[in-house]
Amino acid sequence: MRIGELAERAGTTTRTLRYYESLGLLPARRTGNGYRSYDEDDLRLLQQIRVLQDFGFELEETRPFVECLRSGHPAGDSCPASLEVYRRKLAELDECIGRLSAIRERVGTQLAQAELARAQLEAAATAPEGAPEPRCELTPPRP
Amino acid sequence: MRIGELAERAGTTTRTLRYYESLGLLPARRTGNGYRSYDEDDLRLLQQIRVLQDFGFELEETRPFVECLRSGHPAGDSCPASLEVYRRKLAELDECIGRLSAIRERVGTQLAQAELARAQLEAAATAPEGAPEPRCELTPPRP
DNA sequence: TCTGGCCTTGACGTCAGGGTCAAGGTCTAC
DNA sequence: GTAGACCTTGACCCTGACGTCAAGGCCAGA
Repeated sequence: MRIGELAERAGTTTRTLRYYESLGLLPARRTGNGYRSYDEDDLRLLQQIRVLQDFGFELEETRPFVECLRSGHPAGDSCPASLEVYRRKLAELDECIGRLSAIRERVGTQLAQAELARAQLEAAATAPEGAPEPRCELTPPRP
Repeated sequence: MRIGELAERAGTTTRTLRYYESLGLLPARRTGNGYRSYDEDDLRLLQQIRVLQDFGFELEETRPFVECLRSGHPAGDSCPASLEVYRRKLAELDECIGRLSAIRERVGTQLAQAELARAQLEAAATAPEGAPEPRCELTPPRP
């Protein structure tokens, strides 16, 4: 199969496949006229890459899985190197989730405080004599 | 104060300050010789930017806070536009955390299954006659 | 033969947030 | 008067994962 068909079947683009080849991740055989030629195994490699990409793996991190499949293993994660990547990724994910959660807390707190402060300001401004609401003087968008 | 001093006091670099100025985020006055000139208010603006950056805000997202401070408000988050950014960021964070958590689950499951499969493979390979461990034939790193 | 669709390589653009030089102007201290 | 520290602009470089041309080759159908 040629590059266009593989791209379509894998739900990606020809540009992406050429990019993967430039990284040595998914090399292609060539037909007589120079066209890239792929088979069903290549489709499986590509699907492995895309699944891991969906997990947020970087392309370089998918390499052990691809090599594993290419060396004849039934699954990309049958090899120790792949398991190692899984473990590293789990640790990364945990750290990332932890960091984001901490930030979420802080932003939430900031928002609550700022909302409270605004409510108090408005109350103070409305109470005396129906004074005009304290407005935020943002610079108007330039045309 | 000049750009070098402001950069040092804010714990950033002169390049960064010039970059912010190029975005219109932190414009500078100029002295007679063309040097940028900053005051304590600029330092506060800059600190506001850095705090939000630490929260993972993009520079464009810090703009409402900076404008708010510049328009004379005591805090960068006193203005509705800033609160809106807070809320949007909270939603983004929640979505991101949710997505990462889901992926974490799936990767964890994959790892567990793959480890189990490997253990079974090794057991099967060791049992018969102490056969050589099934090795993953990764291509050796090229020099 | 022509048209249209696929393919090729190569090169440049994108996004954020700057890093790093280069070439030169300015200011202060000695 | 000169060294050295500071400043200026402009320009190119980096990361990741491609998108988007440009210019041309190959092939099938009418």
